[in-house]
Amino acid sequence: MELKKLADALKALGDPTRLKIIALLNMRDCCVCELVPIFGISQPAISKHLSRLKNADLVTENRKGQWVFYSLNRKQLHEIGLGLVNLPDCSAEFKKLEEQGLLVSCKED
Amino acid sequence: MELKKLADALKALGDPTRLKIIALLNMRDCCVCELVPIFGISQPAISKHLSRLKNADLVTENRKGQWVFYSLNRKQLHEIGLGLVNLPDCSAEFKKLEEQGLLVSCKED
DNA sequence: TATTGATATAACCATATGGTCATATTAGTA
DNA sequence: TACTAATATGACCATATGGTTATATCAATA
Repeated sequence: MELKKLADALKALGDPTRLKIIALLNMRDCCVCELVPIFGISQPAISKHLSRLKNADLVTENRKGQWVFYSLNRKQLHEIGLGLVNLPDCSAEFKKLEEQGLLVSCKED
Repeated sequence: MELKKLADALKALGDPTRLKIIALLNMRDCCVCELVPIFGISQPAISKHLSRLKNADLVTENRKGQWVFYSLNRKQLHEIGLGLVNLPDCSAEFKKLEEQGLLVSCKED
């Protein structure tokens, strides 16, 4: 990958919120309304972070009805040469979401 | 590594100038006056980029007389989980420096 | 000691970033 | 069709970023 594009991707990853989004997506696909309660920031803020990650080809989006699900673009992460082993475990966040009934996968059933 | 620190390191890498500095240091240690002519920017600008990389533990400095040589902190890069295979080859830059007699290693001899 | 070369720091400036709130858009549903 | 939920976009703001020039610091040397 060319240097400028590689730098852009790394800069997109170089924010605690976006990096945690990557860590979350590393466990399972998420939609915006699942991510919002995890972070203490507004829905538009999350939306813009996702947009930034999408522009850097780090995630892809997939609309399912009302919801837009985001997935990791593992191919791109591999091309950047970034391993995901170092990312923190996010089981606790998903557990909390489930307890609060905020997992969209529950609503879908 | 904790998320905030990992994000800081990635942000430090997320700039074309700093990333190229990393690529150059991946080939050999460099001092500031060698890096300046490679980039089209001022000496203080280079100095600040190096300071930024040092703060992120990505490089170490080592004074040798007048010169301060910077080296990659490969341990830190490994902890971040970033491979260096993707970085561009910089032989041309060093060759040009040598032709112009700007390599400090020449002056030292 | 005075001078020169290499590097770092300070003050400054234009632009980018990451958040806010308000609003537009899109899909499902009464 | 009207309403609601989910998402995206626009306008705005405070701070960070990446550059500049001028100057300070530090080491080598005449």
